[in-house]
Amino acid sequence: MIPIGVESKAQALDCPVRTILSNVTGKWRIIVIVALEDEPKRFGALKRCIGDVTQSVLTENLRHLERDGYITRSVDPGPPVAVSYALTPLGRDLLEMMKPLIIWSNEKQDTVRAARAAYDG
Amino acid sequence: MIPIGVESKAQALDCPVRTILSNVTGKWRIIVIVALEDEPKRFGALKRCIGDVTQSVLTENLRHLERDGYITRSVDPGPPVAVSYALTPLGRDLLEMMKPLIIWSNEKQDTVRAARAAYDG
DNA sequence: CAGTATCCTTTACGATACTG
DNA sequence: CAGTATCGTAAAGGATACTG
Repeated sequence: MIPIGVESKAQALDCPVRTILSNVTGKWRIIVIVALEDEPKRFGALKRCIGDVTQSVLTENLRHLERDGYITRSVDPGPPVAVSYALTPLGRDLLEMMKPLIIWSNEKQDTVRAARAAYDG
Repeated sequence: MIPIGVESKAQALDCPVRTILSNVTGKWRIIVIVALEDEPKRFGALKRCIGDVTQSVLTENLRHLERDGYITRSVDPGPPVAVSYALTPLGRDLLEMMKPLIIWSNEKQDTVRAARAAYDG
């Protein structure tokens, strides 16, 4: 059985459900991880690849992911300077854990849409 | 290869990564799903079981989950009225998909904490 | 018991301009 | 190229009071 109930803030920090959620929560974290699947990418390439993320938000998310140990940041001082981001083993591990969920989600999209339409009546 | 880049809003709606994220994102969705794992629960029981969620927020999340087809809501008009929430097959399916991720997250908590401490250091 | 209704704070996200 | 700095908006969450 998975513990979820808490009576204190300290307890919440130890809760695995809450921990994993704080890792995948947010619109961009997992998208960046997925974007780095095949090869390390530079900032500009990452931004173009994702498409609809702004510079400031992308930077912010990259910092979070680096801080938590999911990606690395390598600077090649040019000029021009070139910064490259890559998955760590931990990051690749998270990606592999997410894949079944992503595939499942893709399969069930229509089911959810139907449920929503029925509910909205 | 998982598609993530988009050039339009319509494309973003079809993106599996973004879809699954919108299902599990938020501090409470998955916690409620997990709380319903073993048996249907009434509103009050659910609230006590989770511990640190407010009534209004719990209600809001229950409505979302019901709308998307992950849980059902059954009313037994009393008095006093008793409302029971239960997982649908879809909800149970999502729970099973999340479990490996939850277990993994639990195992890696210390790794992330260490990475964070090193980064902040 | 199981909610609604308000109001407030925090966080995420977004747009734009500027810089070594 | 890869950011930083500012500013503004929007959504999530939280606190509290009230109700059939």
